[in-house]
Amino acid sequence: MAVREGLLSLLEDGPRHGYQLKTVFEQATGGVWPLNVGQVYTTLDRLERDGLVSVGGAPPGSALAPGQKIYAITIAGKDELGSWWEAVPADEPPPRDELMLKVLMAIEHDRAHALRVVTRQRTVLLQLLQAKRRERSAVTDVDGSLAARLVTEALVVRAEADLRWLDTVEANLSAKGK
Amino acid sequence: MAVREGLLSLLEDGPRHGYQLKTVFEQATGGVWPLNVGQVYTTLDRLERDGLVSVGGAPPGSALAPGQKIYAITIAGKDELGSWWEAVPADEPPPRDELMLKVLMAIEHDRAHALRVVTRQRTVLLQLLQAKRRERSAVTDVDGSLAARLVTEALVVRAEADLRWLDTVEANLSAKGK
DNA sequence: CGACACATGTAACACGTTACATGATTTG
DNA sequence: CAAATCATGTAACGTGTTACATGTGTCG
Repeated sequence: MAVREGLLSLLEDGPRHGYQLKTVFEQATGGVWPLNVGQVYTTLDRLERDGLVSVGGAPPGSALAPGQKIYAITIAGKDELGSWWEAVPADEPPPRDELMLKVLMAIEHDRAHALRVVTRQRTVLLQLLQAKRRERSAVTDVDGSLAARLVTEALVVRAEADLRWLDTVEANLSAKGK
Repeated sequence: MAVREGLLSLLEDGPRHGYQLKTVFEQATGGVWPLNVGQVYTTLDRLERDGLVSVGGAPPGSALAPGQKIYAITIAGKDELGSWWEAVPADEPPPRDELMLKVLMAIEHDRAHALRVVTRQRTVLLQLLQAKRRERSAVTDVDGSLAARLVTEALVVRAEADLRWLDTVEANLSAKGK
């Protein structure tokens, strides 16, 4: 439920056709989230099926229209969007995060193994973080869209959080482990 | 690709049957990640299809066996697991995160709207964070498994990161926005 | 003309998830 | 005995994702 709501929210600005949505979506996400056009159409089909968007043929006052369709958001769609803006990702059950799962499974397997996994993850994550930091400082406010900068920033902050968590895990393993 | 590798890694400790895996999985994740039994079987089917586990009939020296099957990890399975332990979640393209997407879409829509969304998200996230913190301090080292504690800790750290990011977003919106 | 962007769509598959059906075994 | 737990499985559906087929319009 991400692409779905994403497209829906783009349609709130006005009717669009499929290809346009792909373009706008990629712009809005700073070019870091490529979106396969095919997925746009399948998602739009599902949105139509659910009554959240309506499809129109050729645009009213337009001369150019090969087989073009125009999608517009419906009342029901706007309602659903409204809920989406309000909603906060539920944390019960907690999101299945790959790093978390990996560490937990490693612990279940054997503490020594877990320590190796944690160390390894931390090393690579740290490298990634430093790369992202360089990327961040390289992109001055001028070039690079606001979106691109925010995404980079988010990744940096997330990576920092993961590193901090890995430290906690290691502390727990070392303390209780002996 | 989370349940899949999770089950595989549980099988590294020795052959198990489906129901057992459900139980162990839930224990290993501190009881916070419920796993529908049905999914265990479908996932095991897929693992078998891919040659990562092999299925045996009744356990060799066991008298009890109604229709029980025993699943064991194969060489190929161990190889894949090895890669999994080493692997670090790719960040290109960056993971499609709901919060990120929501904020980016809000920005594309209209900056004032984006500010409202950010504020709203921060408020609720902060409440969640505080609840988690209380939960964390309530669970002393005695009760609550290591796994459960680590999950709570992870959620706290993640929430803090998200809040920090939301602050950055707001700063950017306020600055450039006028 | 040829390449490229625009534009639409289908088919196939992946994983995750839930609901449901079925039966054996254990335990109060 | 009745209820809970153990145990296996199927059917159906949801989203995400890729690969492929098809055609138009534009620009060098």
